[in-house]
Amino acid sequence: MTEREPRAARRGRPRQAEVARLAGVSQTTVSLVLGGNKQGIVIQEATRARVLEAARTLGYVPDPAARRLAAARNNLLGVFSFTATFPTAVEHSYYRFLVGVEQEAAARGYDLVLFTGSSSGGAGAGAPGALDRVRLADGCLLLGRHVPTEPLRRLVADGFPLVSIGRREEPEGLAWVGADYATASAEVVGHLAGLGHRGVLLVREDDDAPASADRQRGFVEGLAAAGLPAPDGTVVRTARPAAEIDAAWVRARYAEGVTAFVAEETDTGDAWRALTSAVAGAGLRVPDEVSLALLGSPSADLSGQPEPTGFDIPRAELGATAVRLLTDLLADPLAEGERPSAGLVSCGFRPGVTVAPPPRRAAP
Amino acid sequence: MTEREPRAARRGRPRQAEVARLAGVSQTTVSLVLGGNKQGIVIQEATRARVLEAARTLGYVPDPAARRLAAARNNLLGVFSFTATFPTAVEHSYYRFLVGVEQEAAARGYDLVLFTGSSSGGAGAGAPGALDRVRLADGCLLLGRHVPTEPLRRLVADGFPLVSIGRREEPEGLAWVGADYATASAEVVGHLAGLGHRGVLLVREDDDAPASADRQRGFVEGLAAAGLPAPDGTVVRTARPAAEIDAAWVRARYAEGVTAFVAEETDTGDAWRALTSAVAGAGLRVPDEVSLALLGSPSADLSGQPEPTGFDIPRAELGATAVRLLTDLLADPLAEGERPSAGLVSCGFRPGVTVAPPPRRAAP
DNA sequence: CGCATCAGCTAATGCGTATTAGTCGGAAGG
DNA sequence: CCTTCCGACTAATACGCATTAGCTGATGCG
Repeated sequence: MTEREPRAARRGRPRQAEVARLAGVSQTTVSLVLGGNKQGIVIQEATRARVLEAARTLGYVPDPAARRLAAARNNLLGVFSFTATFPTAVEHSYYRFLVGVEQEAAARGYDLVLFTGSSSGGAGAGAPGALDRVRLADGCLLLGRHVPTEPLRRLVADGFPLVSIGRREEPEGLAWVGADYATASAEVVGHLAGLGHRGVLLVREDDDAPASADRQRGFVEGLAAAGLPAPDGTVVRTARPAAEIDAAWVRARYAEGVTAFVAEETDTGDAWRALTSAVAGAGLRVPDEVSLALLGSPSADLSGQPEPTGFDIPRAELGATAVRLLTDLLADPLAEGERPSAGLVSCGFRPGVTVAPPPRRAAP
Repeated sequence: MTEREPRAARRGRPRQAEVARLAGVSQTTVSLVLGGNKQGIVIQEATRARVLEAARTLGYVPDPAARRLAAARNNLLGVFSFTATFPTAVEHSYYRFLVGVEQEAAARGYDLVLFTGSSSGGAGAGAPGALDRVRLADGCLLLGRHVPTEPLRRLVADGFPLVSIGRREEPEGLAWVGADYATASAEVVGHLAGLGHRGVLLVREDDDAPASADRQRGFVEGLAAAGLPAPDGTVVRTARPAAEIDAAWVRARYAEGVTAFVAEETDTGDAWRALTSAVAGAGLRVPDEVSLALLGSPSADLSGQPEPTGFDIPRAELGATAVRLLTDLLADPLAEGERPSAGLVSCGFRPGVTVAPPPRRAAP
């Protein structure tokens, strides 16, 4: 046989040892120069320069796995999605987070590793241990609605730096960033009240997501803050908006003095859709006769319609915030038992064109 | 000081060694049972069971970093994009590639590392060595029209597995996958000719990307195949379509007997935009009086407009094909001097609504 | 002048796993 | 009865890097 090469025939990918040989120093010195050298060991400028030069010539890049194993940093941030990150369906919104994540990570000198949790086959799938791949990175962002709590709990318990994008209660001790739906919703209500609306109503779907609950809470608080009444029926919760929110219903509410309808944004956008068509069906003009507001961003298929008043979820900013939180965690890991911080990012008010002062008319 | 623990305070996380101790076997045996055991070494069923049991009790989870270090491969595919920011926004045409890339990579058990010309560990875009960071992955996909050849040449020379998405001539020996623009363009011309058009013209931007060249070649070949003349001026190449392609120009061409205008799709979409507005400005109706075709997919901001006739670039499929090519390369590296393979993926014809038979009128 | 000090390196290890050479007791074969 | 072979493991080592002990020659100091 031939001269046995160092296993996988040195396919490019130079090692520190090769850099060392070229620079005429030891591997240790190379590590010292190129790595952190936290120990503050003194290296002569000339030597240092030679090493850097050699590294450049060879195009040396540290092996993340080796670095990681040697208990050091990778400069890699993981992004684990429980569904495909680049969804085929464009309406799916995860990619919006990613733009913020990407920018912020780049700005901080981190590269991103995409771990795809879902989909078929390979290392993916719900295969046990799928989530554990993220240990290759220094820390990881979590993206997606449905998350297997158990494996997560393990990572959290081990003190692996994790930040969830989107509020998450479940694994105790998990850091997260989320949009401040409550404040934003209250703000929308405040805006309506400021214009003179006295009868304001919320239509929400039958869904227990924290995001929905937060919106409702904000809505109610907004009413209270504006000194508006919140009689029974102020929050309408329905599983089938299309069926229950119709022209007759709108007319009835209008007759009772309701001049503004607020809908929550959901995956489907059904609440808003039902509301707009019901109002149109009732022959009421928007915003001259009734005002409409949407607690969230309109879904993509509504792009032709007049822009709803409401708020926008700053997804990119959320992504960026998550990266900041994560890198902070990396720089300064939690002490034993310390509660992780969480971040609420505020949503921007979107003026839109579906809200105006209420019509003047006889008091009901 | 306290009893010095094995460095990073045994954060729970059991090792194979601990499993081994509990099961009363060696670490090797544990690795054999829990790992792949590709070598087909025989282990007694009883032993195997004991190991599995021990692993379960301790909650053993393999360390991916160690695993990858030992296997001399990271299961990471890089995606390097030569754009300012990583094309994570759907609006960006590259996004479509990513959906295919992600799917195929996941299916093959690879994770993705995202590199941007500008990220790269803070090294900055054109910074020498920015591209070297991709060496951290097992292989890398290249995305973008204009690519700095020099740094690439290095990687290619080192035998680092690379696949370009989009045809690329430049660094000799670079593998690529590309859309078959030539055939698709010829097909569009054939379609026009079949409807009776005799005067057909191509508007392209002033750009030397292979993608542009391929389209022009296909266009010219299409004319030849249909037996149509290709006098001087049949291919209009302009750096400023908006300025040079105007109503007067269109009228003049129309007077000369041109009944169909073909534009190439580019990053900017300028050629097509200029063409449509010039035709509109000339008062010519599409497709009754003139036919328009677009060699590519309309950019997202044109989604309101009537659908252009032309062809679609199967971006997701291209991405997937690129991943396949790359993983093949990984499994079976090129021998010294061997030419890499390349793959052409065919584009689908898109009927659209901007093409019709030419109007009947007196011969010019 | 002898010895501690220090600057500037290098040799040796460890991280957790996969792989490659064994090792060892017994069954088969001559 | 002595090899050979085989089944079932284990010891040793490599992977690439960071870190921790040195180690060496020059300088300082009393």
